[in-house]
Amino acid sequence: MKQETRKEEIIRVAAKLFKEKGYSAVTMRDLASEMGIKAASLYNHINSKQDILDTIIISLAEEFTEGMHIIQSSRENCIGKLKQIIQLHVKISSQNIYGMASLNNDWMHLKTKRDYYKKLRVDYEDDFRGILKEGIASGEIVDVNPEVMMFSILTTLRSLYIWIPKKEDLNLEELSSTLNQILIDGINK
Amino acid sequence: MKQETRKEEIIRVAAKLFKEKGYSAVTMRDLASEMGIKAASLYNHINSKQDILDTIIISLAEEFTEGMHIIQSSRENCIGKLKQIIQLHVKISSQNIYGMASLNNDWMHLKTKRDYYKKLRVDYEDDFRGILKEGIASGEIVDVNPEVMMFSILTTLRSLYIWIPKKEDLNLEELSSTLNQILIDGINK
DNA sequence: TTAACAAACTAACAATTGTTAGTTTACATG
DNA sequence: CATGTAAACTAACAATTGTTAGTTTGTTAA
Repeated sequence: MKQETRKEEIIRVAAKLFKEKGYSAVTMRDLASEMGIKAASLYNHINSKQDILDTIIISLAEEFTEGMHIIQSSRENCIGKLKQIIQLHVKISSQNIYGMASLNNDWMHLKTKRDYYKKLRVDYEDDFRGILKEGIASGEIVDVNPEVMMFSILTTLRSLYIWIPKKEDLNLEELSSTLNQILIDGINK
Repeated sequence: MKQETRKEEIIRVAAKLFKEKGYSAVTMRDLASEMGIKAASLYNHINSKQDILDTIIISLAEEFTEGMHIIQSSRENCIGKLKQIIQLHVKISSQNIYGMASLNNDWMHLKTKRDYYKKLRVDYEDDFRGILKEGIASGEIVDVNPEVMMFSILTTLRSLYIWIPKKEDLNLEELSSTLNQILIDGINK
């Protein structure tokens, strides 16, 4: 079990505050106070407020990109790949509840890394859409506007971080399979 | 066609900026500059920055509450009510693309009206969940955790404001019926 | 004991924040 | 012309912002 460095601890606490109030509304004094130190002391460990946000968002975005590449190169059919995507989101979101908030809501406050982030996101969505189109072509999934299909599934998955903490009783395997059922088979009987 | 007052114009422009950068990151000078005037001049029309946010969020939240009450008192069955809810979200979101961003992302910056907003939201979710539970009981919809079902549908609907502007070609009737199909019947063939 | 280093501190900075006070301008109504 | 009003302006404020410089403290290694 690797020890958490002081820098990692600051980033973790920052992510928690960013989730509660958003990046812009969190001051370095807020963050320092939560750490039990003075604001200036933070700079022994981190370079800037901006750097904290960059780290939180980019590391998560790259994790999703990596997961998508693995799924794409798997030999599953389309529905199988979708189920793997759902699992990927459940896994990453549950392990990074706080960071997911920044990824969703504060990416526009990136500066030098903003274009890189956007490329990762666009590529991810292209891959996702590609899987859906393949499924339509092969007759695996229903022939409906793939854009709306992707939107519907992806926004649900991207918002998982809001709901997961509320349901500590619900285990993650169960959540994944319930989401599979709802997102893929619908709710109609 | 009622003329837009200067105050309404400021609120509309503010909502647009809030969508781009979030409430906290938008300064009164940003807003004034977008209006083509000086920051101090804004105060001839509005009371405070906080007031602008209150107005944007509460008016939208009340609009959703009102819509839900009408749907609940209708004589539709459960699936019919769900379709009406989808229509409600498509309608309000398309008419208030900017405001919806504040409703989703900046409600935590409400002060005196925060508890009132939270009550509206909790009540709305209770009503929504009630419709789902009724549908499960009557055998209309599949017997799956209603919490996850609501989460899935509601987050998709709440995020509509992100996607609607990108697809100007897609008309709203069509979007509603595509969403009906995807959210209710799923994507599996 | 001494040297090195991690990690805290105090004090201060220049810039930016929301907001107020008081004034000016332009136009419509009597 | 005189008056009232809507809507802009300039100037300034006290508070807060992210950050830097320089210093102190406590622990570890030689």
